[in-house]
Amino acid sequence: MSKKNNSVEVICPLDYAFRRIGGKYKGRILWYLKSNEVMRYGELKRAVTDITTKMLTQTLRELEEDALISRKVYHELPPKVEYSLTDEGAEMLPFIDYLRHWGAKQMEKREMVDLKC
Amino acid sequence: MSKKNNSVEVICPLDYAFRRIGGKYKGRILWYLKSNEVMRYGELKRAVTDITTKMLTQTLRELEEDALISRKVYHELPPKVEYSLTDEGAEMLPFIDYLRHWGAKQMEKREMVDLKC
DNA sequence: CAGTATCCCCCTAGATACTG
DNA sequence: CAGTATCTAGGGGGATACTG
Repeated sequence: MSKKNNSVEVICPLDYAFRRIGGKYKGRILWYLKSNEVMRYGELKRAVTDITTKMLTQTLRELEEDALISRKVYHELPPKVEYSLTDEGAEMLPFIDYLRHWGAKQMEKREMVDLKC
Repeated sequence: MSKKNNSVEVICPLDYAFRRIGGKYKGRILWYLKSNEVMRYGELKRAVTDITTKMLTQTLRELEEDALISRKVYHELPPKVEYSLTDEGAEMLPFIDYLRHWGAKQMEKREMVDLKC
């Protein structure tokens, strides 16, 4: 994130936006959070098929840094952490949703198996 | 493209869509094509700052394969090739635009220099 | 439960040279 | 003008083991 945001020069707003939500799992995470309002770490881990803990943590931190999601820690044992969309994150939903439909249409055209999200 | 589309298994429509328009330059190319209706290869090369011919060609081919742009070749000397949005490509514009605005807002918040697109 | 910490591979993208 | 063809580097992402 620091690299994406600082070291690598940003060309324009569109370029910036794509880098911020362009990770391999970001779209799906935002999407799952939409449907569930609030999700725990383990829940997300199960929802985002095949993601590793490393990538999940890393992606969640980037989304948090960009103020697209918020992270609430309950200091108890066992630990409990809840993730949810911020208002800004919710602003991305129309876009995400449109992409989903576009993707589904494309997959149908190409006769690919649609596993849904 | 063959790899992205075939070898690597697609998880869901959202995942698929992100791979298709998630390249480093795709958003900007679609955006420039919107403003100009039709653009020649060299024009695009100048518009998309710092892109190499290899990446430009590769990206244009992928967009064409996904039916987001069309490519018209004039068989004359010197060669002339024009690129334009398809109807399907044009369908992406509202969302590209949405992303641009979101990106601009974010950049302002972070006091980054906005070079426009 | 919710993460860290390493090690490592591969793929995207960049640099450079060449061509019908 | 509109591309190909190679070669290469960097970093995003994967696998695995460990922890407060």
